[in-house]
Amino acid sequence: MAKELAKTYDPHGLEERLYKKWEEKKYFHAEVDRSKKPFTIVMPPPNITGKLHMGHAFDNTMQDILIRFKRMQGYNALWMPGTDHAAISTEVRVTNALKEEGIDKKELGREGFLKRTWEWREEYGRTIVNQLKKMGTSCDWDRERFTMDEGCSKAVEKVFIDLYNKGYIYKGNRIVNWCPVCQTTISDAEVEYEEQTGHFWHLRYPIAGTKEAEAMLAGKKCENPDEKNYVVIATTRPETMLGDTALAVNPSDERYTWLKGKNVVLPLVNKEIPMVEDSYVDKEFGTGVVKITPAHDPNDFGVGQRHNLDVVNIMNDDATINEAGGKYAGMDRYEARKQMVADLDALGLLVKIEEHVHNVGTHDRCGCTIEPMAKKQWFVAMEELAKPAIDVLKNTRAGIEDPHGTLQFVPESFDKTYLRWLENIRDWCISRQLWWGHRIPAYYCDACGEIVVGSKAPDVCPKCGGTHFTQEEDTLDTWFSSALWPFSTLGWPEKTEELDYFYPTDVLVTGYDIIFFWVVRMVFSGIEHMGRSPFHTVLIHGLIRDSQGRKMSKSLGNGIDPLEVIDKYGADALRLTIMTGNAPGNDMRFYYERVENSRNFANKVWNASRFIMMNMEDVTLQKPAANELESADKWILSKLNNVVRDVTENMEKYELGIAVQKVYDFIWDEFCDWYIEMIKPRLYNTDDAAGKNAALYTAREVLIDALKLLHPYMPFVTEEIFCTLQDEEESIMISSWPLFSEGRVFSQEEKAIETIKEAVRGIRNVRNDMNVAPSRKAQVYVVTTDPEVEKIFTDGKLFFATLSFASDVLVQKDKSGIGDDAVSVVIEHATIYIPFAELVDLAQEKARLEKEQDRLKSEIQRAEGMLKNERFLSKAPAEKVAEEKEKLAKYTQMLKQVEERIESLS
RNA sequence: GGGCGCUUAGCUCAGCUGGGAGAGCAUCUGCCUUACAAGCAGAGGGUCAUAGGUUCGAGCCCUAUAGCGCCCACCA
Repeated sequence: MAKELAKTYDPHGLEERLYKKWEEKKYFHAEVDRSKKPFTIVMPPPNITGKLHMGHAFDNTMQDILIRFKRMQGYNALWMPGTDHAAISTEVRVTNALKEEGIDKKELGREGFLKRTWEWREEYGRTIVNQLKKMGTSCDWDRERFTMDEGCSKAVEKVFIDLYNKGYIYKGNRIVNWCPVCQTTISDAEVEYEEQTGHFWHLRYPIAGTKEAEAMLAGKKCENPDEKNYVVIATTRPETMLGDTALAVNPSDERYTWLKGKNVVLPLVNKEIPMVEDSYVDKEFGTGVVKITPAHDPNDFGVGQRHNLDVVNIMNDDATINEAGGKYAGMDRYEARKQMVADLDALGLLVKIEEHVHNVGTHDRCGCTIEPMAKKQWFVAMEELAKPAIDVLKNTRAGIEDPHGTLQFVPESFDKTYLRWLENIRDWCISRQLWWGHRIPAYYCDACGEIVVGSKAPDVCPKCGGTHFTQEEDTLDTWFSSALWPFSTLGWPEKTEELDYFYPTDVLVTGYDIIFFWVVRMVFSGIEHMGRSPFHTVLIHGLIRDSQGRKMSKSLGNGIDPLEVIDKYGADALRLTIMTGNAPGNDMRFYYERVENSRNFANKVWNASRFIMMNMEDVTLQKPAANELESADKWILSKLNNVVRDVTENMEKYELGIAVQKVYDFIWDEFCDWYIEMIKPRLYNTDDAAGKNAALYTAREVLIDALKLLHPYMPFVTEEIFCTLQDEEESIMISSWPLFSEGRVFSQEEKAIETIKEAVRGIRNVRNDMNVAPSRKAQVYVVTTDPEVEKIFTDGKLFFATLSFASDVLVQKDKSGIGDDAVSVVIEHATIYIPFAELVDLAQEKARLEKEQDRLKSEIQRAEGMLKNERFLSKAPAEKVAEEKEKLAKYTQMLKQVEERIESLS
């Protein structure tokens, strides 16, 4: 006696119950097992500050589908989960929480702050994990890691020390992106450029030694100034002139040859600065003269290095002007700008102000305008490290073996994004002025300032013999630790079994927005420290947008909470929705209507299964003998076989959306709408136990395989049905993936059923046209002289009758016994008659047939046209030509039947 | 300025290696047919952005154009 399914599909309760069971049974857990092939995915670690959003849902659904698929295929599948400490994000959040308690972070001190942050992490850092579980993710939670746990921290420390010893990490004074609000450096990747309309101030700098310069130095406006004694520059940021240490022109700019070797006097600061020549200057832009501020502009910094210019930093960390700014010291950068422009105007040095559109760098977290500043920071020299990461992808694409493994992006177009970034890479600023993070393992000798890098402070300074050291205050960029994630989570730097067995991992799944931040850095880190690319495939997905195509964002308030969707429709429905109707790498819009459709599909599967189970009550199924299977059974087995092959192929090519669409169509259209309807007469016939057995056995077998194909996408509903159907505790998630089987290829039966379907569709059509209620049955005559077709309809009589609303089906060789008051449907090699007597309007019937006649004629014309084309015959593949010939014969034959019928009506 | 992508039914989108255009939703018609009205059976609706080209054959490949979007970039 089989267990029963509830009448309506309801994901509530069911999903939680099954997830708990899976966890308890340790189905998610993978152990090293050399007898099996590993398949590994590392989860992009969500931030501990995070709350599940659609991006996570997308990301993790894809990973779960791949992992479940591979697990069922017999791989030792490991999905490595964990969380990221999210340096800035967490620090800001905890700082604000403290603020609300009236506590200042600085008063609390580093130790106190870190203690609070760990506590905070314990309390809130689990939210995201619990939410991920609601999605059905089959991660190995026993192996869950955190970027700041002991092992990961060790890996970070070792990598830092190794890279330093190899000369890749250095401390240098360079331009960094400074966030005045967060009061820390950020990397180039964290800067977002925003187009803003600003101003272009044209300013006069007087040449040294002229009366114009004298006047200015005296703080006066020059009387009758000579324009030739001024150099006019254009700038978008006048306040930075406080740090100007030169003016530059292009060496080939003849307009300014006469200035060569001269000095100008820097207004407001009143010091002489030189004119230099540098090809960086664009002659066409502005006035062709550029003020050079090495401390506050990356390009100017380069010019400064080439010409040995001083670097004058004019700002404090909060972007107020520092003491180098004289009377402007203490002012905010924008306030100073206003004041300075006014002062310049008073001195007669302001030529004009133009409107100017330019890109302004902002911090992607707080939105504040970034201040480029020269600062002493830690950097990773990227050029050498980037090379093998570029090669591994290029070699993979070229089919050349690479010592570091293989690497491909899916879809392929993201190769370019990856390569462009690596090929134009700049050194990576890794130090952050934060407390929450991995503290840099560098120590300064208190006596001489010597830097010693190591896991702990040395006993003696190698330079001066000093014995007191202070550790670097700065911490590392969050991505420095995430870059090591594929191997630090497997135990590196220890030589663990796991590392040996599961590394390199297989697929990395992530959004295209994270390629620069993370993927690039993992690849070069994996190659540098492990000698192998950390994965062979990067599967990229797009963004989920709202129904209007807008990015989901907090400020717009248009975000859709995946948890709400799950509450309402279930995780299965959400998962299916996310995976369909979207090409890889493309963004998708989110509609509740689509979730509803997914839920409806779950309900469909549910009810079809329920129907089969209802019929299984009080029956002991037995494997039917080959000759007990009807054509319908063989047809559905054959169809299933094809779907198994196609779906597996698609999934192996990461075409997850296409794969699930095929499963969906198979279950809904072929299995539910046709096959189940076809077997109903056998199921209800109590006189034919063998027939019922064959039908039910086949239905159950097909259903089970279909559920397996669907399981990676909709794990819960498939598990519930599978277990109920099997009446045992075994789980579908550890069952084996269906295989294509030669024994299930039945081409003849496929063709036979297609013939019957064509007839059924024709009959339904005329009945619909004539508005005949299904309850009104009629006799159906199949007239054919083709013995094969005769057999098809004789064999399938029982279900053909049901599907075509027939009171009786008569298969015969001629029209004897059929009156003219019948409607007719022409299919290949057969004409079907339904005598409806009083319902039939012969004129209407004739018109309908004439329409069909026209259609067939045009089909014939088309096929004939192709077959008359010499070049088609000689160049097209033989099978295409044969196909056209077949069609021509078919339509010609059908046309004949239609014309005979029209003739008989006249 | 460079790179990438998109333009297919009223709407949102699929269409994998070129071989007679699909789905969901919406619209219309008829059905409570003993698994499912979260359903069933049907119907209407498309010069696949435009212009050329390659090919026996193009939504798909090539070139150009237009519109939209995204990413990158130092034009002060």
